[in-house]
Amino acid sequence: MKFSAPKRTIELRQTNRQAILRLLMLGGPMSRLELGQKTGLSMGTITNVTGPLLEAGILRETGTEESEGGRPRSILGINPLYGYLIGVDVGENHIQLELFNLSLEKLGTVRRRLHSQENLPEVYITEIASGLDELCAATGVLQEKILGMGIGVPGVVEHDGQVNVAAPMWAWNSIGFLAMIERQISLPVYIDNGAKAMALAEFWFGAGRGAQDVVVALIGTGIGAGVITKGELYRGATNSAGEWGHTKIVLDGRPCRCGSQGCIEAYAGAPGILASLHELNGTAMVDGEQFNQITKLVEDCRNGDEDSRQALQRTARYLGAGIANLANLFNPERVVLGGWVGLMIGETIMPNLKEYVRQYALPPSSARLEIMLCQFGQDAICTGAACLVIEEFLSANQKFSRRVAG
Amino acid sequence: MKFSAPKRTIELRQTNRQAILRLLMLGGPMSRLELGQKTGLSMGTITNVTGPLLEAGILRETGTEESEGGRPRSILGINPLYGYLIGVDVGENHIQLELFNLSLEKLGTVRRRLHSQENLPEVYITEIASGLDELCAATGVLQEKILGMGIGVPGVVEHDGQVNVAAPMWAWNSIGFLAMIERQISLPVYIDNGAKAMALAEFWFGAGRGAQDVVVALIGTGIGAGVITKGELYRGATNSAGEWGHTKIVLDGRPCRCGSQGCIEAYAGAPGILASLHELNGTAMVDGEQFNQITKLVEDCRNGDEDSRQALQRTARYLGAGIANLANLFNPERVVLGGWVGLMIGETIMPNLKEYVRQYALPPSSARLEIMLCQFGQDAICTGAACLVIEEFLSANQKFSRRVAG
DNA sequence: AAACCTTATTTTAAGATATAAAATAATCAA
DNA sequence: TTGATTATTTTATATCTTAAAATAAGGTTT
Repeated sequence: MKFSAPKRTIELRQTNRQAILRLLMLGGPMSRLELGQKTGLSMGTITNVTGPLLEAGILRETGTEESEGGRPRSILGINPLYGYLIGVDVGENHIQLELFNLSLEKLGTVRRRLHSQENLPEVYITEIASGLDELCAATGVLQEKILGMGIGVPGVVEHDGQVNVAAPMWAWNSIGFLAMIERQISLPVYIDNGAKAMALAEFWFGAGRGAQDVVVALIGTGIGAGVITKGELYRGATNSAGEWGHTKIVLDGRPCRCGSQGCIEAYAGAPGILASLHELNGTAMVDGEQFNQITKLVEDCRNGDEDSRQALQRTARYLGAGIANLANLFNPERVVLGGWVGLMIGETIMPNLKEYVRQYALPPSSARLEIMLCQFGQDAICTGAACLVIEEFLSANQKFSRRVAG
Repeated sequence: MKFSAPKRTIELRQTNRQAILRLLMLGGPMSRLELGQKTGLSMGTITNVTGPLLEAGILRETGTEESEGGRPRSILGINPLYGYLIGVDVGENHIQLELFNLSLEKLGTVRRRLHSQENLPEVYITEIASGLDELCAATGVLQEKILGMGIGVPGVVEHDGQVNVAAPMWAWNSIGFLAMIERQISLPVYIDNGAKAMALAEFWFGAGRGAQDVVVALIGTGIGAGVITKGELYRGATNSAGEWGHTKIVLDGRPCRCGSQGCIEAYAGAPGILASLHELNGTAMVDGEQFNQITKLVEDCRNGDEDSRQALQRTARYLGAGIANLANLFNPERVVLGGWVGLMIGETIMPNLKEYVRQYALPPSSARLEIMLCQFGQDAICTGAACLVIEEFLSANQKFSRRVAG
């Protein structure tokens, strides 16, 4: 999406082509007339831009629409069959691949559990490669038709000359993951932090739709955030912006697995929530499936268990403070709560959460702030990863044969 | 600076004119050749763009430069006499006005103390209006030659339909300050938060120069921040982004004057620092001149007083945690420390501060992070306020007579 | 001093783009 | 079939940028 301001006439065409493609991608099929109104471009320009895109097969006419009495409007839309996208969600103990068409319809899924022993990059890469083959075989989509693969990883993806991945819990320390995977897979690969990918998905097609400034909070075992400003992902200097999980909300507070203390992750991540519960009921922490434990916690709360209720209320308070900090600093118009923990506890804690955010954030930042749950569930990161490919597709300046009039 | 991507050919010229003016404003006078190299534009375009600007008197030729053997290069620069700028710093108990020429050279200053009783907007507006007259009289600059007045205020300036100012300590609650002052002063007025103004000054002409992603931390009685990304001020949805002062670093910690608890302002603002000192030496807080008390604290520390040393060390730790949070979330390449407290304690705490930031921030965000002191002292906010006017001046699409060749 | 060399800047000519207005296309209704 | 109406394309024109040619402004050589 990066695109320096056009200076030459030829760059105008690229800008306008992007605007039109983006509009059709996000706003669905529409007539040339509507494209003209929404982009502010003249009808002649719409014709000139869409013509070559139709010829190239990127757009297609999907039908017609009643006009106000005269010639009916023909409807243009992205051609879903022009190409396909792969989105990969690399999690702490699973990987998931999904295949989408250009309309971002999901055509297939492969999900595999991995164990924390297998945290070598090579293992992930092998699994991704074989998952890709499986996905193509199952759906009959040829690899040549795939425009690219996006990968969301649970770590910091540094853009710093080359692309490095830092994932402390795997002891990945600035690993050239992108370079490694490009040796195995003959597809354009784009890689980014999972929260950023998810933010993209929610912003384009989910709960963030229509807004321009959105923060997507990812609450799982770990915690992260993706920030969208002026309709674009906020990356910062080296793409490590939005690392909310290890910001301190209680200096000298609970120890965090990062080695520091008082991080929001230590309070509102899955282990943190369970820690709050065990503080309350006096029992010892149990190892094992966080997923089941959190599920049980929410269920117990619904059934009226006081300790569970309080554990969730505390979580709402910690999260409220953390989100208030985000609201003060980023001033979004909307905060979207996601991640598997977010999905699980979201509905239950939402009233409390909103109240705490109002209490902790400054009025100008919280007055109009909407807080809502994410719309993509398990697929959020895969979908977002596919969006990384779409971004590239939209901003790529493919060569188009010039339309010859007459 | 807001400028939607050019769509029509005529907008190309505006974009390129802006690029050239900005380059000359920030990078100083240079030859047409250099302008062409730095903007990537052809020499013909440089001629076409600069011609009308020279005719209009916005640019001027300031001399020549040795070429590499042939015709010498003539040097173009902003004409400082084309117009003047007023920057106003509205503080908690003073106002300061400065007059600049277009090269941002300071031509005059007026500073007045106000008392907290006089916190009605009308009082400020009257003082600003009379200060403006005084400044013009003292320097002999005609009001017609003033391009505009920028004002930095210690509160949230909401852009939400109209421009409102919220300054809790004055019980200003979304006051239409801009509309009020425009009735008194016949000059274009631009108003923004003081920290944002200061960030602009440091970014353009001070310690942030050359960087693209900078956070400027303003430490005074209160605390604020201005965030620059991709070379532009980060404003968020309603211009209240960067409200760092009341983000929580110690949930349930010290009470803050905002009514909440644990805000960084309660630890690292002037009263917070003094509170740390009194916690240490067991004496009671004294009302009165914070400025003198902080001065004494720093002096005592230099003279080896242990309580003072520890108070500053604690301050460095709180500030370090707060800046680490900013680094994790915004991932700037540089953090600039300013404000009167920042200036006063900055040098002393810097080594400690850097260490704490490294300790609390994630390595990808802190590894390349530079922390430095601001370069504008007392004048930072006035200078930044004047920059608000420059931004408007640069992006305004003045009509220029078309250059007629031959 | 005139001729020549070199580099900077301006002018010219060509190519690309956008828009407004005119022309054409596609539908419905009489 | 003819009109009426609205959508889309084509045409004509105005801008803009650039590359290349021309000119300007110095120094150096003869």
